[in-house]
Amino acid sequence: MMPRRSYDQYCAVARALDTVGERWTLLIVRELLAGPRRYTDLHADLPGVSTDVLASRLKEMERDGLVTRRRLAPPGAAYVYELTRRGRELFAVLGALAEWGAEELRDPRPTDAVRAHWAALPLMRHLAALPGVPSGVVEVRLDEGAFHIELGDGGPSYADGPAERPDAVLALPPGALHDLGGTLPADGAKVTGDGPLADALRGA
Amino acid sequence: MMPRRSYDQYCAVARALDTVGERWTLLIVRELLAGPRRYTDLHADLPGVSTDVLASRLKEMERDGLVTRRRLAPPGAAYVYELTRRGRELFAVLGALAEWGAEELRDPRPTDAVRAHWAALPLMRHLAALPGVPSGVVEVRLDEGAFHIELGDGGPSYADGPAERPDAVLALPPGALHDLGGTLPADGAKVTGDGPLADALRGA
DNA sequence: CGGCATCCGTGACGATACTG
DNA sequence: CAGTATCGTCACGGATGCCG
Repeated sequence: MMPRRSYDQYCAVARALDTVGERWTLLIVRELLAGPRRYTDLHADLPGVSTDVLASRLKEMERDGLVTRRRLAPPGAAYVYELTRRGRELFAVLGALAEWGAEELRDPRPTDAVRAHWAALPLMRHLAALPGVPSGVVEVRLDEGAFHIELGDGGPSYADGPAERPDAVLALPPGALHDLGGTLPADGAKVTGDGPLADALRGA
Repeated sequence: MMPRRSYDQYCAVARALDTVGERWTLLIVRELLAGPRRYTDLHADLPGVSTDVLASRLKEMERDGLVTRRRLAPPGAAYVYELTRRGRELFAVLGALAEWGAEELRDPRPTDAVRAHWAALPLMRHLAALPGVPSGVVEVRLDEGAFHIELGDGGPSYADGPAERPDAVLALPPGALHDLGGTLPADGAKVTGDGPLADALRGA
């Protein structure tokens, strides 16, 4: 785990930053929290990263035990990158950062790139913190795209795109992305579904 | 809050990293969580940082509302840097990073710098997570130095050096620093004090 | 002496082009 | 599609100088 440039401090925070403190690393983890991703898809959802930096970060993360590189099954055989258990444990770090950074989302910039699933992390934390929310899959539909959140005992997770069989569908009006800085938007949100999860979302 | 180099992504994590993602920034926050610090003391407890980088980080952090620069009272009038409320809210981020990075402390490196108060963050989280621990001040004595932890309702905090009037003193044997990767060490630890906090520590 | 600012060498980063 | 190669630029780290 010795990076090229270490802080060389016997401190847990410094050690963590030795591994994930470099530019782009935590944003790659953010993308991979949505599930396995191919190189090109990662590059597409990380606007601004150059190809060589993305390649070298992935190699470092593989060496450090954060991701694994796996070949997909023959029909459409490609390489995908996937988080290891250790990599998934960064969820708490990403969650804390998202909560802290949500405040800065109040001023959108015209140069900002936007992806629907970037809202999943704050929304997930919000849903998981609600009292008495049952397990299940919530599909979230936004103007910019869709993603789905799985609330379960093994901790929540999310993935890009629509869900296969959602327990509830949360449809948000256009422009809603700019309002949900980590909070569940009440105005204009429509919840579909008839299970306990959908009821809980309607009650919130 | 627009740094020279922004990720330009409408994402809470990316926004947080725009502000605190650069090298040394979060370690400066770690130091200032121990209380107000002068420039020279910061430089001494951040081995490896160059003088110009420390100066420019402090300026950026002041511009971004993380720290304030204040002049001390005339006897020994110097400038100190102090976290704002927004800066202190990074405590959760540091805590999550410390918990994740504690695992890497199992292999100490001979080039590692060591400071006693770097152990405060993991130890604090551990103590605050114990069930039924009362409020109060714990002084922790190590071979490398001492610090004290204040457990209270407004969230825990720590500071360098001994406490003025500790409710409990936790004395750790030499070399204990390498064992407490976030856990309270039981072997050879001596708890002094007779209040409920000392009793709770003895029971843990 | 504390608190930086300046200069400089090295390495990381970003954009584009190119290859298996 | 999945990277590697090349190159200009900028950030970082170390040393030194300045100024109260």
